[in-house]
Amino acid sequence: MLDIQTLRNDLDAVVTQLKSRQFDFDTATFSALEAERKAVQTRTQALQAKRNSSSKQIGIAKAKGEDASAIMQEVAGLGEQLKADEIRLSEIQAALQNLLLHLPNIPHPSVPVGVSEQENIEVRQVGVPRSFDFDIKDHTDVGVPLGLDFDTGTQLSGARFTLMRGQVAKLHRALAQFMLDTQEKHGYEECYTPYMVNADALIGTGQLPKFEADLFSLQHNDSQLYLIPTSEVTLTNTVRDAIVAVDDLPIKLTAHTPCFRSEAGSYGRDTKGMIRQHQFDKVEMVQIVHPETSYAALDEMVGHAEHILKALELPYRVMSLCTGDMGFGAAKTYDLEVWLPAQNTYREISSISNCEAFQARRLKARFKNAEGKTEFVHTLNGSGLAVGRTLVAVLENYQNADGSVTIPAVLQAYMGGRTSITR
RNA sequence: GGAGAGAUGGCUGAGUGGUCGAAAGCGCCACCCUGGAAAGGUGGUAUAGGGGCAACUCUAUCGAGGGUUCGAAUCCCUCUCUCUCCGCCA
Repeated sequence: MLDIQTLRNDLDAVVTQLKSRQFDFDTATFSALEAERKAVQTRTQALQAKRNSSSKQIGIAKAKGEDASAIMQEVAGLGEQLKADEIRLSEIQAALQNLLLHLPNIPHPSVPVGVSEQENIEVRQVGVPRSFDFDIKDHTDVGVPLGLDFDTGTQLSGARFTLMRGQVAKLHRALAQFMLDTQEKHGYEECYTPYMVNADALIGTGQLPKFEADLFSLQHNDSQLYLIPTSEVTLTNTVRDAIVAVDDLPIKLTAHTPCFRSEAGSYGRDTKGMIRQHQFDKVEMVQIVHPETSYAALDEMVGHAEHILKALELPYRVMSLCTGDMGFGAAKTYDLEVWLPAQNTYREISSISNCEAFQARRLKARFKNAEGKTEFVHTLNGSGLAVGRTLVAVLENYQNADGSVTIPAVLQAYMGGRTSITR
C-alpha cells in the first residue's frame, strides 16, 4: 500500500511512477473520493465535537441536580444528521482503502524501465554450463526412471501434481534440508508455519484483494482459509499489527513449506514436467529491517540465495527485473535463474524483493525510531531456493550417459553418503 | 462435540451509564540527588486520523461488529479469540 499522504500531496508523481510499470491509475475517482472525504469528515467531526461537549454539560448539570432539558433540546435532532454523515464517511473510507489496496508499489529509481522480461538486465553470470558428450535428456526423461511419477500425481490430483518416489523423493528432501540448514547458518530463525491462512494475512502481504484467482481456498465452517502461495505470507505476517523494538531489527526468518498456486492464466505454459506445479516446496527467507538498511539487506539476501547455487555448483545468472516484470508489492527485485541444459536456457529459481514499506503499511508493522516515533519497517522476501525447480536443475545438470544422476557433493551427507542415484 | 470463565494501555490490574483515553503498580524516558551508581524525588510515557505554516486543536479507538441513550469500557445482541473441565483424537 502506498502512503496516502504522498497521494494527496504529489499525485502526479505517483501516476508517472506507476505508469513505468504499466499501471494506469484512475486519478479522477481518487480525487473525487478524497474531496468528498475531506468535506464529510470535517463535518462529521464537528458534529461529534458538538455532541460530546453537550453531553458533558448534561452530565455536569445532572450531577449538580440542575435542569438539563435546555441543553438536551439543543442536541435533539443532531443524532440523525450525525448518523448519516458517519455512514457516508465510512463508505468513502472503505472505497478509498479498497482503491489503495489495488495500487502496486512504486519502483525504486535504480530499477530498469521496461514492459516485459525482455528488458530485465543481467547483473552477472556465475558458473560455466557443463558440456555433455552424449545426448542430454530433460528432467522428465532423466527423472521418470528414477522415481518422478507424473502419472500417479495426475491420477491423485490432476494436472500439475507430481508424486515422487524413492531416491528422487529423498533427493528432494535432501535439497530442502540443505537449504534450510544453510539459511539458518546465515542467521535466519527456522520457523514451521501454518499452510492455511486467513484473508487478513494475504491482504497484509499483498496477494489479496487483487490476486484471489491465483490462490487455492477452502471453506471451513463459516470461515474461509487460503493455502499459502509462499511462506513469505506467514513469515512476514508475524509482525502484523506489531510495534517492534528497534533493537530487535533486523528480524530474519526462514521456513521450508509447500506452496500452493492455482496458476490461473498460465494454461499451456510449462505443462510438461515439474517446472510449474500447483504444489511445490520452497525454502523462504524473510527480513524485517530498518528502512535505512533495506537495500543492503536485499544484496545480502541475494547472496544467501546464490550461496545455495554455488554450493550445488549449478550455473546461474542474476537478473535485475525491470519495472514491467516486477511483482505487485516489490520496489526492486532480483531473480536468480539457473541453467537448464535441456532447455538450453536459464530459468527462474529464486526471486528476491525489497517491498520497502509497501507491505508494512498493509500489515501495520512498525518500530520505534531513535526519536521515539513509530515508523514503518521495510520487509524483504526471497526464495532460498524453490526446491522443486532445484531438483529439476540437479537432474538435468548432473545427469550421466548411463541414466544415473550424480549427487552434488554437499548433498551426499544428506543422502546417507551416496554419490549417485540410479534405477 | 458438551459445560463454564474471560478479553481494558508495553505488562499487571481497577473501573457496572456522565467532566474516563481510562486509577494504581511495574516497566521505560528525562531531570534532580550522587564522585559514580543503587535507593529516593519530580515530570513525562498509547495508536490512528482530520484541520492548521506552526504553537495547537478536534475526532476515533477499552477483542470485532451492530443496538439502546443526549451520553457506553460499563446495558443488550451477534461474532472472534483465549483459558479451565469433560468427551473424542494424530
